[in-house]
Amino acid sequence: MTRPDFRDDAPAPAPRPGGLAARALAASRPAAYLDGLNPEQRRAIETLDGPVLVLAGAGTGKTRVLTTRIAHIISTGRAYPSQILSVTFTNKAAREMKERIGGLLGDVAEGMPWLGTFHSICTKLLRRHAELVDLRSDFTILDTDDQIRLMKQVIAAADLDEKRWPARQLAMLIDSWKNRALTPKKVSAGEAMAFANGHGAELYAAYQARLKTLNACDFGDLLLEAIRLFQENPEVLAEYQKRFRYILVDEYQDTNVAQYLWLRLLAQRKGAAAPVRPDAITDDTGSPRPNICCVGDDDQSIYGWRGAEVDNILRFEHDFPGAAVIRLERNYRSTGHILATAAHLIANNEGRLGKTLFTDDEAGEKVTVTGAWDSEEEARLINDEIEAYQHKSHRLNEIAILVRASFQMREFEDRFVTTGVPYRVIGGPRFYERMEIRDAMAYLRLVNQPADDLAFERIYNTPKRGLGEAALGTFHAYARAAGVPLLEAARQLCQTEDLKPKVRQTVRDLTENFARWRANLETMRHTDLAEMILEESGYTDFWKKDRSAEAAGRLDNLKELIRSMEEFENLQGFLEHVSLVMDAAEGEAEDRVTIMTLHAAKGLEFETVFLPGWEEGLFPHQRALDENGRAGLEEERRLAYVGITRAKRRSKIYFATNRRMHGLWNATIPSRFIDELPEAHVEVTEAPGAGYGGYNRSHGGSRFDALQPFGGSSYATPGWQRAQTRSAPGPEARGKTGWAGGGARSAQPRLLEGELIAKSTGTPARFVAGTRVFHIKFGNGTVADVDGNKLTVDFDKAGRKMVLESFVQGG
DNA sequence: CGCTAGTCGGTTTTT
DNA sequence: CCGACTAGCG
Repeated sequence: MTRPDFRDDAPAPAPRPGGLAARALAASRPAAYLDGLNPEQRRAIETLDGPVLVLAGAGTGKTRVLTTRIAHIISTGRAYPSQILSVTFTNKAAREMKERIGGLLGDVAEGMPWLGTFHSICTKLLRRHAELVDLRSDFTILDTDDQIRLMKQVIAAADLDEKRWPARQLAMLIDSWKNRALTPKKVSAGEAMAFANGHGAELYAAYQARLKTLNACDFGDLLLEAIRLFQENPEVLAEYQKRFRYILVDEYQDTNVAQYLWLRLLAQRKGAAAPVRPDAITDDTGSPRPNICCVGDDDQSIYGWRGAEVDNILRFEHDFPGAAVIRLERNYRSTGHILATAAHLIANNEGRLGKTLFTDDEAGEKVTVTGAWDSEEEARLINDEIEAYQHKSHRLNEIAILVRASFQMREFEDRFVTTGVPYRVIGGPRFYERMEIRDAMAYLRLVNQPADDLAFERIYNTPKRGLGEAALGTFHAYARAAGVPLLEAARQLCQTEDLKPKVRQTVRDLTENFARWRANLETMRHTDLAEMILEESGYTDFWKKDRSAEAAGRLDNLKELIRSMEEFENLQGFLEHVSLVMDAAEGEAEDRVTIMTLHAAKGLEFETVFLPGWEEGLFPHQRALDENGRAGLEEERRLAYVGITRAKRRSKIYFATNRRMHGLWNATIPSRFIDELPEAHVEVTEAPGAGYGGYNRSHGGSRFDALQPFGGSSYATPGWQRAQTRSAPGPEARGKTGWAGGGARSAQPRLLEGELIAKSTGTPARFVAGTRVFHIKFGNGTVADVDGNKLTVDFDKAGRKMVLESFVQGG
């Protein structure tokens, strides 16, 4: 959060980049780290000149390629560690890479100053050149909470109704603009309309101005300001273009527009790049082609909703002409049936670069599909299966339940609590996002940086000390008038008569506390100081007095916070770390089943993977379909692909016929993704439990007929249409129409499904302009316009509204 | 200013 | 059905 680190890229002491002789030697006797690589991996590592795109399918050794490539660059003397830019998305990935490079090369990896997340690398750049982007090098990095608080102020300052225009929404909007590298000026009028009747861009500009006054950046700014730094200061850009002889990017399919632009700036090589040092050994013949290597998998792009552009990876060859494209298709993780199933499923997506995973491993167990009567039975079946594995001495750490939405987790937790199966849930609020940790952090931030107004606002009345909106208003007014930060304003106000005596005393105590704590900053050990602050502020007492169930846990967390500070030399170091690395290492010591979302599971692997909740509406999620049409569906399908490919030996899919959602029970139908699985590699198992007699398995035809909860109908209704029908309100309507798929689907499922999917974003035949419709909330009306699944309807009572097609019934 | 009864909404998540 | 957030009172 604060002090810059200028010592980051001291040249690596060893090994000295090898001379020609050393390289010749390396060529004649391949280095040990190249042993055991397959030809494609080897090509991905040894193709060092020019742009390279490595399409690394699930389980094909992606991290190994990345880390070995770096080791190779270093040990062949092509670059010092400090001349390699290597970006990841998560701190976890960065950590893992550092460890593995260390394993390959020994302690040289210590000298990889430019291996990190996009955000941490941008932070480093900005701290160095802060003055060029109107910041001071000790600028603060805001978290989401601070962001919202600031946004609220901006909205209030613009005299807008906070109810009508929630700060959260503006924050999301600005975030999405920043993801696309849109500065306030570049936001189009149409986009700006999305908030406060066209004031969106103005508010955005006002927010940015506030950030500058606060000497602060939000996460999006780290990227954007770094881009601005480069664009406005070509000499700075040139310095880094020269420095970074090699660029590596992990998970390229997840990059957003801003990250792409940032990379492109750095990768530009205008004309011949002169050797950085006279003794540098390089193949660089003056070619302007950048040595950028992006590794990713378009089939695992599941973050479109937060700004990732699959297009970046699809367009790579166009962006970097002459790029080598290397496909890693040999899978080292899963057995044959699992891979074949995943491949068949993902083949339903269009617009992919195309890869087919294969393995030399055995076929193994087939992927299973199991139906349950309801979500409770689903949990019971999975629990029982896990207990059976437990008795066969399977390790619980090698078993995971991967859900689409976190509300599904609860059912499993409930079940495991009663049966005593140990489990762990990944996700939920992370350590540094917990309220008590954020509060404590705000105290520390304010001691470290008395001008941190957002930290002040967070804790001036936490714990409760009788200061409210009124007091804060006084602080603000004074601060603005005097041009001082809030804490200083509060201190000075104690000298005046502006505060009521009682309030004045409280404020005086508070400001004096901060002065005292700050005086101890240099002398005391930072952990002791932190303990003292939490004690003297009354914060720990506040939780000790709290009798609620979670109070004890919160106190534990505070202790843990102090403990984690020990690893840092001082408070500044700790705060900087926390603002960027929001995760805390978690213990994996005990043997437990893991429950997590599919998103969280990307990059992980387990022997056995349970995939519950494969039902239309839940997976694919209705909202993904409604809001993003076919693109949304394809992303859901990639998510399914990610899920199946997490398994080393067993992938087990489940669906329930009834699921409770927001309190009430809904009849559901199996996911279209189940229809898309290849028959030869999938085994449909019957629920051994009772209470699942709803399916008629007596007739021949598609095995999936047995999975249909309802009998035949006059027309074959494919998955997406069933989903549409399902959303129509009223169980009676459903009962009459029925959703049976019928055997037609299994004949040529993909083609059929493909056609119908294509139609799903087009105009549904159900409604045309002029049709009379009924909406459960707005009543009767006439369709005025149709746009995909969105209807503009003139309601008799409610007026003109945009509604989703699935929420109205034909009149 | 702080508590409590009502309303509203309810994928996915990193930095 | 549950939790997060707000209006309105003590």
